[in-house]
Amino acid sequence: MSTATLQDADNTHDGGASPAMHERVLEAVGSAIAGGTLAPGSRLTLDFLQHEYGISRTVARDTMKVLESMNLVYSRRRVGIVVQERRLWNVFDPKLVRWRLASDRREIQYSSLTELRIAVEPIAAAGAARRASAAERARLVSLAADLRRLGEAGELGAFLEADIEFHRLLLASCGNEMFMALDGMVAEVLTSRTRQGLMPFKPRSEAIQAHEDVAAAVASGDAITAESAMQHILNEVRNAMGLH
Amino acid sequence: MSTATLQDADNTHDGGASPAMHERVLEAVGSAIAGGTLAPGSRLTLDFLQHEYGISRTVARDTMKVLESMNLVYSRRRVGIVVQERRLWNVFDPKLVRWRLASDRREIQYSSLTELRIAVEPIAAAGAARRASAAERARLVSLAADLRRLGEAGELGAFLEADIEFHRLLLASCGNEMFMALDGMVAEVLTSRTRQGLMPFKPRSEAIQAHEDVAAAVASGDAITAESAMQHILNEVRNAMGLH
DNA sequence: ACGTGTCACAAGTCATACCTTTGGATTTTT
DNA sequence: AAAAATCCAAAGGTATGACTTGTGACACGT
Repeated sequence: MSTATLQDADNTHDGGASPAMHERVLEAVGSAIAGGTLAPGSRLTLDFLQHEYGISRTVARDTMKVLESMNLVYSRRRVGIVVQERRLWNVFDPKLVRWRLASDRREIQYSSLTELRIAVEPIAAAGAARRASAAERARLVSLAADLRRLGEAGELGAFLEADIEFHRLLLASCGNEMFMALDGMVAEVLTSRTRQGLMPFKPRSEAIQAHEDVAAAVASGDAITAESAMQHILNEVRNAMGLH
Repeated sequence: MSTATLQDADNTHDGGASPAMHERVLEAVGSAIAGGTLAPGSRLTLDFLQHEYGISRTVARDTMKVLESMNLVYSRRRVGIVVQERRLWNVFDPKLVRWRLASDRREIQYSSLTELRIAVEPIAAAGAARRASAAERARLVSLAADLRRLGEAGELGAFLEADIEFHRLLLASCGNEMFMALDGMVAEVLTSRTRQGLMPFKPRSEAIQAHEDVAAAVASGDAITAESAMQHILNEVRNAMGLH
């Protein structure tokens, strides 16, 4: 009835279509905040969102509830929805990380993530040496061998893929749920290092050796060696960041 | 009119009151999932939530949207709202961490957090040595002195407080937003170690010395020393966890 | 200037209606 | 009997409109 008519008039009726209107709005507003277009202190209203994106109050609320749960905004009666100061954001939320990596301030996010990698991966290697399954240990050794082969053959694309899987598997097998949750972010950093040539990446034989050392130490359950070999891998990264 | 009557009948009308009905439901369902009462694969429906908690569809949806954004659940048409497998949870979301620490499975969460501390704090110390402000450096030195005084006087309560502030300040001044975001969790771990006597905690003079070493190294901008002194502090923790 | 009160604004909640998708049962076909 | 097509009802997704509640901001009186 009248409802349908209004919908047809307002929107393309189909409106959100498959990619869920709700998600499009979330992406738009979330990226705007993460990228700084909507600075902390900026104010929105549900009404504004409804008109801006042609959505209903329900969807506008859903979206804001998600942003609120990430601490990107808070909402107050009579005031509206206010962008939080950056300090309070849930910077570990994968959505937020993604938005920030897609923004023009991606460098800050990359260096935070890289430093996090430097911190976590050695301990993850030690954990894997203690707690990985037999299959995981074997797979790590096999991946290290792949890395040498691909690295020496200069197949950078395949090398990167194997490298990502190596680090991902390490995090997955270390037995710490929080470390495991970082796998996507580590993969992102590795990919961008290669893709953006941000850190010109030519597999050095020393790095390849270190990967083999990590794999061997994990395979033999030697946590101490696994940890220091992983630190050795990351020293390269530290140097590139100017942290050494 | 009729609406009001129904509200009055249904609920205490006041219903949600100050602590926001919405938040109560979020806490209830969130804790149930985090604590395992609602196992992965369990199914809910909006309708069930409405009746269970005497809330409207809007509030039920808001709640689920938040849980969905934490990846604790996903929702599918015709099926309902399904609890996700644990592997996919956003385990860095402070709300989830809180719920898990409040559940009877808190031990897993504590050991994950402790391992995270072990990984992050040395790098944070190095970062602070490079990037802390003059005020922060001075405050760290002063806190280390407090720690010695309080530790030697046996004032464990005040010691814990100063210890928390020491570690919190270190994370805050290291210049890495992601590390900063961990401050609440580190504080939680430190508190519980003392409170629960989980790790009988009597400030050993060696630990006190190490705190002073960290502060001094940060103050003088010596990142290498700051990092290894912090590792020294955490070795005690590693031993207690059986990781050495 | 300084409390005090009023008011309008915007979020919070609710009830309802309609749509869209889809898992599973039913039927048809091979 | 097995596989494919069809249909149906269940459940989330979205839209609306009404009402409640908290609260800045402005006006007012002292």
